[in-house]
Amino acid sequence: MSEPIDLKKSLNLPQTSFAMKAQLAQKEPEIIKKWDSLNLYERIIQKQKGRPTFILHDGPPYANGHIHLGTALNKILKDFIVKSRTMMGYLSPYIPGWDCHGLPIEIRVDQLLGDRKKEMSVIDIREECRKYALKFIDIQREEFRRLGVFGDWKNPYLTMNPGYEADILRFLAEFFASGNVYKGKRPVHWCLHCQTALAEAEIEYKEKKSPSIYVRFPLLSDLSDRFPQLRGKKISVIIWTTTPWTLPANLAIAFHPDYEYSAAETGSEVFILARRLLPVVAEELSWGSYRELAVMTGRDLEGLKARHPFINRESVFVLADYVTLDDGTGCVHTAPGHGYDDYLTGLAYGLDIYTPVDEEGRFLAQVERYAGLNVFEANPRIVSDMQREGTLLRQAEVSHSYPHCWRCKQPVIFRATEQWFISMDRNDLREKTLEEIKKIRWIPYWGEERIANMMKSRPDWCISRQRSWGVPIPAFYCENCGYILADEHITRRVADVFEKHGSNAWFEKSASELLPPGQKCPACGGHRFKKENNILDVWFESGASHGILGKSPELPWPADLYVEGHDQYRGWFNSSLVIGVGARNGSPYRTCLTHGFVLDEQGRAMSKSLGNIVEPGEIISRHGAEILRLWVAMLNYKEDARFGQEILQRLVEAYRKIRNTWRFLLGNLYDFRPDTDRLPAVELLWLDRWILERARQVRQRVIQAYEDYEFHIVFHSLYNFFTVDLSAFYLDVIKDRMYCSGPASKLRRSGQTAMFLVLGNTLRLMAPILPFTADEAWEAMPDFKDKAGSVHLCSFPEEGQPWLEPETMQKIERLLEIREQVQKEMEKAREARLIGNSLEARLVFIAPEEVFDLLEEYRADLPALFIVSEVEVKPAEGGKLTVSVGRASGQKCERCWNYSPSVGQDPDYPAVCERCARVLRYEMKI
RNA sequence: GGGCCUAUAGCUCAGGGGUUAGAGCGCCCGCCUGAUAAGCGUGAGGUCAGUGGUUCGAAUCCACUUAGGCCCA
Repeated sequence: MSEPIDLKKSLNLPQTSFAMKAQLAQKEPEIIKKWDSLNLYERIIQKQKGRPTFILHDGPPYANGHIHLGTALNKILKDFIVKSRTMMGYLSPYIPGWDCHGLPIEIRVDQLLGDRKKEMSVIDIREECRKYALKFIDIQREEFRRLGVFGDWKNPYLTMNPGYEADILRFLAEFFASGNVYKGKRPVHWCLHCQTALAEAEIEYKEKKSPSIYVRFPLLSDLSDRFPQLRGKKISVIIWTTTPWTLPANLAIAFHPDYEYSAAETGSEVFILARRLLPVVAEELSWGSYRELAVMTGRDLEGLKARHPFINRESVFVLADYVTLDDGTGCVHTAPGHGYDDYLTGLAYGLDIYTPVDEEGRFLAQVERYAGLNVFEANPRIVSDMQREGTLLRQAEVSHSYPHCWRCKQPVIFRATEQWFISMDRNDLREKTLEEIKKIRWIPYWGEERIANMMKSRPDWCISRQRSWGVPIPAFYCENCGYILADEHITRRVADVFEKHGSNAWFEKSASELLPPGQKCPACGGHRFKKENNILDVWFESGASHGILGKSPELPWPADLYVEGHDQYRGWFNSSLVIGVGARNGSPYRTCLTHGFVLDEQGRAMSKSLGNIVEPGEIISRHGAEILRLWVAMLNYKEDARFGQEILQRLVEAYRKIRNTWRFLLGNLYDFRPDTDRLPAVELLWLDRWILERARQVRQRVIQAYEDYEFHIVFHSLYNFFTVDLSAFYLDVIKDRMYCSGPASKLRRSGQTAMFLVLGNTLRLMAPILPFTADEAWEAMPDFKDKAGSVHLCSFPEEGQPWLEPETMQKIERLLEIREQVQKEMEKAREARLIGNSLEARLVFIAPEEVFDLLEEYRADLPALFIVSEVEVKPAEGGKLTVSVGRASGQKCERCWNYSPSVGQDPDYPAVCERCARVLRYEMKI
C-alpha cells in the first residue's frame, strides 16, 4: 500500500488554474472585454458615490497619430493615480479628453486634400478636419484602453464639442469683461507670395544668399561729460544686418547691458562697437590702424540717440540680453515691426511696432524713396543709397539659413500684423498668477521656480491665429467705420449659438444673425458688420479644459491634480493657470505633478533620425500592456525615463516572479474555504503571523507611497517582499508543512490563512499597477463571502492590528541572520560534496548563552526554518555562534524527504517517518 | 545664448557631511527536480560623471567642466 506513487498522491501539492505562462498579449484583450461586460468603470463610480472626490483632470493629447511611449507613460501614471485613489476610498472619476483643433491637423488635411481644397468651402474643410480628428480619437481611445486605463471612454471631452466650444468663449468673455483683451501688433512670419501669416510649423529653413552690410548711425547725444576724451569727435555706432530692407523700420539700437563697448578712433572718426569684436570689425572694415579712446558698458549707452542713416529720424539706444558677440558688432539694429526680439524690446521701451510694409511686401507710401517697392527688390537700392550718403561702411554677401514658406518655397519675412492679445499686466494678471503659483503644490518642488520664471518673463498672450480649424474669435467690424465690436456680451451671445450649433455657426450664419437684433455700430451707428476671420490659439482651447469641471458636485472645480510631462510648464499648465486666474480667479489645479521624457537605453531622445523609437504597440503585442505598466511603476518618473532591451528583459523577469509568487499562493489554496477554514489570529503559528506582520509593514509603506505618488517605491517594496520575504524564505520554508501535513490540519490551515491574507492584500495593493494580472489572480482565488467580482471593486487592505510584538519580530530577525550564517556553512558543505539537498543536513550549533536561549525557544521549529532534517544546539562559553554541517541521521522518508531515524519503524508505513505515518493514518480522507 | 532638471554596480532604485557605499534583478558558480519554460543558495560587480574648492572628514555642500533631457531664444 505504500507505493511511491501513492505517497506522492498523499501530499497536498499546489493546484491552480492560474497559468504560469501569462500570454498577456492574448489574455489582456479578453480581460478588457470582461471589464466592459461588467461595466466596471461605471460600477466603480457607482460604488464610490458619496465619498469625498479626488479629481485628476486629464490634459488632452492632440488627436493626431498613434500614441507613443511618452503618451503611454503619461496615461499609465494617471491610471495608477486614479485607481489607487479609488481604492483609498475616493470618488475619482476620470474623464479623458482630446485636443482637436489646430494647425497640425489642418496642415495634414490640407496635404490630403491637395487641389480639391480650392473648390471647398471653409465649412467643408473644417468637416474634413473634424473627421480626421475623430479618426485618431478612436484610434487613441482604443490604444489607451488597451493599456488597461479606466475612465469614461464613452464620454470624453473633445475641444471641438459644441458645449466645449461654448465654454471656451465664456472664458474669453471673462477676459473681455476684465478688460484684458486688446488688439495690437505683433510680428509674425509672413509669406509675401501666399499673403498669409505662417506658424513655426509651416516654416522650412533653407540656405539663402543675403546682403551683409555694416552701417553707421551718427551719434546725436553728447558723451563728453562722461568721456571727455571724446569731446568734439565725430562719433557713430556701427550695426550689422543682413536685411537692409528693415532699416526703414529701424527705431532703436540694442546693446547688451553688461558687455564692454569701445569708442575706437580711426582716421578722423570714432566708432562705437563691442570691445571684443573690435579687432574683427577693424579687419572687416579695413581700418589700417585704430586707437581705443574710451571703454563703456552697454548700460552706459542706454537712452542715448543716434540719427537714422538715411531717414530724418532718431534711433534710440536700448538694452537687451539677447545681444551676442557671435557676429556683427554687438550693436543690434532693432526694428520692432520686423523681428520677434525687436518686438519684445520695442514693447519694453514703449516703441511703436512700426511696420511700413504691406501684405504683398511693398513699402507703404509713407516710406520716402522706397514706397511701393518690394522689400527684396529694395535691398540693393537701400544699399547703394547709403553708400552714396557715406553711411554704408561695407557690403558683402552671406549665405545663411533663412525661413521659407513650406508651400510656395519662397523666402518669408517678419512683419507685424494686427493680432488679439490677452494682457498680462493690465489687471495685474501676471502678479495674481504669480501669487497663485505659490499656493499650488508642485511635484517635483522645482516646478514652482520653473513656471514662475516663465510667468515673470512671458509676453502678453497672442490668442489669434490666421487659420480656419479652430474656434473663431467672436469679433465684428463695422463695415462703415471699421469699429471693432467685441465684448463680453457679444462673446456670450456667440457662445450660446456655439452651444447649440457648434462653431461652424460662425461660418454658416451672417453677422446680423450672430449679433443681437438691431445691433448698431456704437461709433457711427452703422448696422453692417464683417465677421472676424481669426481663430483662437489652441492653447486657449486646451487651457480652458477645466471648464468641464464645476458643473456637478461629483466633478468639482478646481481639480486636485494635473499630471503631464515637464514640457507643459510652458504649455498646458501655463495656459490653464492663466485662464483659471483670469476667468475664475484661481488656479484650476491644487497640485501639479510632472513626469520626465522617454529616452532610449543610452539616455538620448527618441527620434526618427536616430532610429531609436520604440512603439508601445510593439511592446504590447509581444509582451503585454502589463510590462509597460510595470516599467512605469519601476521608474522614478520625475526624471527622464529610459527604455531599451535590457530594461525590457528585467521587466519581463520581474513580471514572471510576481506572477509565479501569486500562482504558488493560489496553488496552495485550492482546498481552502476562507469562510470556514480560516483560523483566528490567536491560533496562527508564529511564522505565519510573522509573514502577516511583514505584509502589514509593507502595506503601510505602499499606501504611503501611493499617497505621495511614489510608484517606484510601491513597486520596489512589493517586489522585494515577493522575492525576499515570500519566495526565498517564507514560501520555501512552509512547503513541508503545506505539502505533508494533513489537508485540514491546523498546521496547514494556519499557513493557508496567512497565504490567503497575503495573497488578497498583495493583489489589492498591486491592482493599480498590474490591473490585468491582479484581476486574473483575484478570479482564481477561492470564493468567499462578499468576494467582489473584480479586484478593482475592492478597497486597499485596512491597516489592522500588529500580528506580533516588536520584540518577537526582533527575535525572528535574529533567527533570519542565523539562517544566513547557516546557508553559508551549508554552501561549503555542498561544495565539499557532503550534502546536496539541504534536507540531507544536520546542523550543530555551538551557541553562547544569549543565542542559545533564543535557539532553545524556537527549538522545535529550527529544522523547518533552515530546511534541514536535524538540528542540535549546544551551549558555549561566550564567543560567537558557530554552526557545523553534517549528514542527517536515519533514512530518507519517501513521503516528505526528511531524514529521520523513525523511518521504517511503523510496520504499516515502512517507507515513511513518524510524522508522515501519523498523517497517513489519522489525517487523510482516504 | 537663457531658465529648469539629471548623472550612485550591467539594469531599476535606496542613501543626502562621519565605520569597509546598500537593495532587488541580471551575471558567474552550485543545489534541487513536489512552484519545473519554476524554486533555492554562494560569489563576483562601484574612482558615487570629471576637475577644483569648503571641511579634521565629501557620493553627500559649493564652483566649474563634460555628457544628456525639457522649454525658450
